[in-house]
Amino acid sequence: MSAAAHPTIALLQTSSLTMVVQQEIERMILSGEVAPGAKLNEAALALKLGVSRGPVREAFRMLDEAGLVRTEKNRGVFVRDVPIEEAMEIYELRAAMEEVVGRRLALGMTDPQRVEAQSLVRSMEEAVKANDAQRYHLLNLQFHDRLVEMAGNRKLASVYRRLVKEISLFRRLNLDDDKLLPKSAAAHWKILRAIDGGQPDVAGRLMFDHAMDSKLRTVSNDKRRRTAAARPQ
Amino acid sequence: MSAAAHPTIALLQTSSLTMVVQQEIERMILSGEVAPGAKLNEAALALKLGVSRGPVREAFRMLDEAGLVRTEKNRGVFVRDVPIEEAMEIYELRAAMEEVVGRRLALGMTDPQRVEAQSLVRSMEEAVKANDAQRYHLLNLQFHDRLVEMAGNRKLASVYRRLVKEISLFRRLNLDDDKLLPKSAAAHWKILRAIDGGQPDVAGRLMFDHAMDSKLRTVSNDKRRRTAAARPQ
DNA sequence: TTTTTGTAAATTGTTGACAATCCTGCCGAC
DNA sequence: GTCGGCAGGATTGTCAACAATTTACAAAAA
Repeated sequence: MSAAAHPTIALLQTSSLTMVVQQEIERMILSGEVAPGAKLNEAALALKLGVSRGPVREAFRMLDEAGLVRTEKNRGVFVRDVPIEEAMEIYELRAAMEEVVGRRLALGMTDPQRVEAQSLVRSMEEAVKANDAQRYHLLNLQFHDRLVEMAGNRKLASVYRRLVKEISLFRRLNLDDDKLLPKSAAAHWKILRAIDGGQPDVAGRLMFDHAMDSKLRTVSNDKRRRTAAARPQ
Repeated sequence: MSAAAHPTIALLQTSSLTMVVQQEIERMILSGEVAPGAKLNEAALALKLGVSRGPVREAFRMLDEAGLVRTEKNRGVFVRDVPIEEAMEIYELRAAMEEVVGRRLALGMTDPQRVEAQSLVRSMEEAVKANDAQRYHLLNLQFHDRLVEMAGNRKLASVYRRLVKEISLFRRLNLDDDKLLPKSAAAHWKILRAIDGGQPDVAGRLMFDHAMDSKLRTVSNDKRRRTAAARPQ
């Protein structure tokens, strides 16, 4: 009753309708298929997914607790639109967590981990050369996610991932102006060098600063966008 | 439609049966009324609370996402029994967060906040004098919770509170042997002094060390308990 | 005795229906 | 013309019943 007897059996054992619905709605939200602030209609979703309203409601409760949607009694659930103030808070918390990650990695990283991290940075350099912003963005997310995971604290990793998901709901983020490729390959190499050199404080500070950079980039993007919206022409 | 018009109205607006049920089950879990590992029966709970199974199931999904219960398909939901490895991870993550809190507070704490913190430490000293371990424990939780809140990052505070709730599900914690009063009043005063003195690094390190102390205490308690259980006499 | 197998009871998963609330558009009063 | 109220429809909150799965237990076989 333990090991994966058969893929189909394992699937049936773990996935209830609620779980599948939850994952599907989460995918829709994180992919931007439904925008922050948009209303999620229970009956419509149930119909679309071919289930009744019960599993949809249970999935809503999960997504609410995860911070991806917001529920208003008797009014419905809405994709959460993270305000700028909260986004800033998340950036700062994430930076603090990345600092911890840098410190811990500098105290001991295995060779395979080192190879993987370097390979990711190289892939990012290639994406920059190819001017592929989308690919760069995904690789960057993966790079940081892998580093966090390599730090060896699963609870830290799960909290970190939760924060990353939430921050992607900061509406003004994913629209168009992070299309410009930030050239942070240098920063990434510096971080890896500090980790390799066994310098916890340096690695931690570099990762903290690197994370705070993206906070600053986000806030200035937002400011620019606001002023642009203020005077249409 | 915004400010608290009337307490009763505000209550009716926010609380659906699901919310009330969720809070009640959470209370039962955190108070230890139901032990970690115990099974939560849908129908029985619904009957006890005077609702149908629907709201209970929705509350279960919330508590699952919050990490307070664990759901096994077709078998039911159980109060989560946090294993020692995960408890250690939570302690370390919490320590890192408290370090951040110490640093931020040292950069600027208001006078009322200072007064409140000092007053809490004094109350803890009184509880020690009165040999009131339960009261000391509550005050200690409150002291740290207030400091975290004073740091001014609400996301950090909410993550911190989530961790504190989870760690209370480490079964071997709340049984009997944290009855002995740790005399950490000195450490608390030192922390407040460093904060008052505007020494971010010192305050951060003190809070980190203080948090890691409770981790060490927990792990040694656990080890002692295990060996005691190994040979009954 | 031990193991296995089959059946009944208990429990969870899912659904559809009903009740309560909210939103929309219309109408009349001012 | 605007404001306030008043149906009617749409949507959410809650419930009870049905289906599927698991658990408990007893009988039969080894």
